[in-house]
Amino acid sequence: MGLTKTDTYSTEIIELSGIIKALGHPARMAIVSYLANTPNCITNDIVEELPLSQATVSQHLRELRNVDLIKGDIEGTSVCYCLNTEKLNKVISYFSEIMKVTDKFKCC
Amino acid sequence: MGLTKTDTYSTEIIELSGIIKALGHPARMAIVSYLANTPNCITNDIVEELPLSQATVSQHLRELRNVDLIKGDIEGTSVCYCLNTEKLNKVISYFSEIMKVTDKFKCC
DNA sequence: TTAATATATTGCAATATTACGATTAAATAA
DNA sequence: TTATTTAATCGTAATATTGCAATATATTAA
Repeated sequence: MGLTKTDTYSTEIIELSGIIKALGHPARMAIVSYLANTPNCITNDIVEELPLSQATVSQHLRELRNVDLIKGDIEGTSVCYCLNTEKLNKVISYFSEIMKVTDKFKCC
Repeated sequence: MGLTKTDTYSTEIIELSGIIKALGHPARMAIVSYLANTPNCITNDIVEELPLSQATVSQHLRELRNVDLIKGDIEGTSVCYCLNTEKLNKVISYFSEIMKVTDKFKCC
């Protein structure tokens, strides 16, 4: 019997890679960092903070929302965004686990 | 004085977003996971492990190499890859720091 | 009501990513 | 030497991402 390729990826990897992909852009990292450091997290503040147009920032916010990394509360005409720390913890846990199982000495 | 947009992103965010972007793909996450769990890390094993062609796996390996997440040692006609745990730790540290500074209660 | 403000969405161009077959290069085996 | 093996690269098609101007939507203010 030949060597077997996996048919697909595990559910865990598919979900996590989506979250990590969303994090892998300077603008979206800046947004996440900003939300972590700023108590009042109004969209317009983020737009002012970033070197991008309002439309582009809104698009990045949507991507972060899509993977549930942030959550937006409508407050009148503004939207207050905040981090979903649970998702961020999932990412940290995944990589911490990898670090834990890595056998640093047997490898090249 | 108006509100000031940042001209660009910090060096730290630019470097880290590159690493995280490289990690944000199921194939590359699978490679990283495989390398962490497998003592002998020959390229061909990774090719067999993944649902992708040799050319595509090689391309993914190059992307991981480009951001210095993995390192390949040529051993005769094979290449033995291993993780650069230092880079992985940088990612963990960055997100851990964000978790640390996040003020969960002041936010929406 | 109309105007102003804050966000989201649409449409679109430029660029990047993903995947693969075919080819190349480099090392070993016959 | 020639064949085989292993991995990287090239060329290319399909798709996705990024960014923005323009527009739409929705809430508050006048």
